[in-house]
Amino acid sequence: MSFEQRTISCGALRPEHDTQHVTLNGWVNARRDYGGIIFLDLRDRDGVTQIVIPAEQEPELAASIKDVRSEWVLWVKGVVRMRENPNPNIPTGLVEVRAHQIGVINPANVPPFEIVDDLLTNEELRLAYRYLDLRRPALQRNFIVRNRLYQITHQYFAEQGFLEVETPVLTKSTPEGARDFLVPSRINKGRFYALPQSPQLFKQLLMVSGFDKYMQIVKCFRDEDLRADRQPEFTQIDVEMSFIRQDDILATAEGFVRRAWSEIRGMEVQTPFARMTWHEAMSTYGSDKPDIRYGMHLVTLTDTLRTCAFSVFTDAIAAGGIVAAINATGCGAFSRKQIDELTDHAKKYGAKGMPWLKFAGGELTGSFVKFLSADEQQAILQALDAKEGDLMLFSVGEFERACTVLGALRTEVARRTGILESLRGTFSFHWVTEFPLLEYSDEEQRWVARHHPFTAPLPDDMQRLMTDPTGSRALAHDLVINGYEAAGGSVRIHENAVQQRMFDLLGFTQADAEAKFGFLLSALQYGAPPHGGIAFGFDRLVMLLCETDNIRDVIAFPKTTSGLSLMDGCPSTVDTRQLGDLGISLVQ
RNA sequence: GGGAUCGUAGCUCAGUUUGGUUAGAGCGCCGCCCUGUCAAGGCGGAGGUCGCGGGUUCGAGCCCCGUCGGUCCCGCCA
Repeated sequence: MSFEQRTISCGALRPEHDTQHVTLNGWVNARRDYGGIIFLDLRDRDGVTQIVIPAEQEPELAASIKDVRSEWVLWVKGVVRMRENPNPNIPTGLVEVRAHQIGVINPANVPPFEIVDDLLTNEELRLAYRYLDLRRPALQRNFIVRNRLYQITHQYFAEQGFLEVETPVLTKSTPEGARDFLVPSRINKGRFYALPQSPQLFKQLLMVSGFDKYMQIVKCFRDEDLRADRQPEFTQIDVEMSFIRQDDILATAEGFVRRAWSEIRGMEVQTPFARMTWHEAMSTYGSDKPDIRYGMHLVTLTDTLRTCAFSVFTDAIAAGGIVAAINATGCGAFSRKQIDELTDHAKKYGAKGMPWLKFAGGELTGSFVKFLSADEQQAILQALDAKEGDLMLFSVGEFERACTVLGALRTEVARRTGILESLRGTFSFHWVTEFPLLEYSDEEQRWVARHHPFTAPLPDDMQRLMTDPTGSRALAHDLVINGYEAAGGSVRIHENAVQQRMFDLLGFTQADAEAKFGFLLSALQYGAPPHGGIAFGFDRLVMLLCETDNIRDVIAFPKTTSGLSLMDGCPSTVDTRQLGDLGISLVQ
C-alpha cells in the first residue's frame, strides 16, 4: 500500500516547527471526537503529537477518518501550529498539527489491551501479544536504555584495548554447572552439541592464543528453573584479560560501570568500589550479594549465649553452629500474625523456627525470654543496640544456613517497613571476594566448585589444595549492585598441574578429565599466560538502570517462568520426519 | 522436585466465607449527540464455555478430586 512518507517524527515537534508543512507516520494513540472538531493523537517511537481535524470546516476530511480508531496506522499531512490550549504533560504539548490530508496505511483490530503505560493487564496476555506490549512507551524506553548500554560497552572496552571475538554457539557439553540445552547432530547421529552456559573455556583459550584482552556481548543458555531475574537465554558482557592481577580486572570493571551510570543515569559513581570478603558479607548481611544501602546488620551472639538456659541455642552451639540476630528497628508493634509470617519466611530458607524478642515498656518479652538471665538480656540489648519499640529476630544453626535465614529476614523486614521503597533511584556498588573455592556436596558425596573448576585459589591457600581443601578460598569476585549479582568472575588457573589437581579434587579420574577437558589441559601446556576475567549480567544491568525488578521488562521476547514463549508457542512438537533425520525417537 | 497465590465480559475486578431466581461494576467496544479536548463529556446498546475435565448435590462461579496456564519463592542456577 502506498503512503506519504514522514518528514519528521511524532515526538520531535516543537514550537520552532510552527507554520512548517510536515508529514507524519504513526499509530493512533487516542481519538477524541467532538463532532465539529476531532483530535487524533498520533504515536511513534519518539512520542505523541496531537492532530486536529476541523470537521465543521472540512467534512470530507472528517468523513475520510470516520472509522479510524486506536492503533490504526496513518499518514498525516498538515501544518504545525501553536496550540490554543497547551498540554504541559507531554513534550510536544505546545504544538499540534492541523491536518489537511490523512491516509489510512493499515487498519487495526481492537487490541486485546490498551497501549498505555500504567497497564495492569496480566502478563500472560501481554506475552501472547508481545508486539503490542512492546508498543508501550514505558517498555520502549527500557530498550532505548538497553541500546545505549550496548554502545557504551563497545566504546569503553574498545578504548581499553579489548578485541571483540565471537565464540561458537554449538559447543561441547561439559559436566559441572548448569544443565545444558542440547542440539542433536544430524550428520553425527547420537551425538549432541550443547549451547554454551558461557564462553568460559573459549575465552581462556583465546588468552592462550595471545589475544590478551577479549570481550564479547554474548548470549548464554542455562536449562534451569527460572526466576523474576533469570531467563533460560540471557546476555553477558564476557571479559577476559592476560598478564593481570585481580585488581586489574576489578579496576577495568569499575571504569565500565562508572561510565554506564554516568552516561545513562547522569550519576557520578565513586570508584574504587568497597570490597568485602564472602565471610564478611555472610556474617554481616546474611547474603553473598547483600544490598548494603541499609543497615540492619547481623550480630553474632554465639559467645554471649553459649551458657544460656535455652537449649535451642546451646544445642546448636554445641553442634558447632552459631546464634545470630538482627534488630528490626521500630518493629516492636508487629502483631503475632506478622511475626508468624516472618517465621514462615525464615522456614522457607531452612530455619526450624524464628526465636524473637520485643523490647517494649522497658522490658523484654518474647518466645524465649524466660530462659535468659538479666545479664544475658542486657548483653543482647547492648549487642543489638536495641531500644524501646524494637523487635529482635534470631537464627541458629550452621554458619551459612543461619546467616542466610537472617539475610532473608533482613530483606523481608526492609520490604515490609518501606525501607526498600525509600531507596528507589539510589545505587550501591561493592565487590564480594574470597569466596569458598569448593564446597562439599552431601548429595553427590564429593567436592564441587563453587564458582567453576577453572578458578584459581588464593595464593595463601594453594597448599591446602594438595592436602585438605576445606576452607580454601577462591580468587573470585562478584560485583553486587543493590542486592543483585551484576557481574562475577575470577583469576583462572593457568598451570596444567594445578588444573589437574582441581579435577582430581572434584572426583574426576584422569581419563574423565582428559575426555571432558583434554583440550584445555593440553592448551595449558603450550604456554598459557596468567589470566582472569569477569562476566556482567547484561540484562541485570539494564534492569538496574531502568529500575525494574522484572527481567522480562528488558528482554524483547522473553519466556514465562515455565520456559514457554506464549507468543509463538515454543517449545513445540516436531515432525516425526525431523526426528528421524536426527536419529531420535521419543520415549512414550 | 516442592511451596504460595491467581484464573469470572475484550481488560481490571466484585461475587466464593454460609451452594439457591435472570452472575454485577468500572474501563474498552458499538450507535447517537457535541467546536478545544488531551483518561474528553452526555445518552443508549451489545458483550459471559465463571481456565479445562470429572465428582458430590434436587441444584455448583461457590464444595471435593484431577488437570492446564500466569506470577512469586525454596531447591536448582559452576
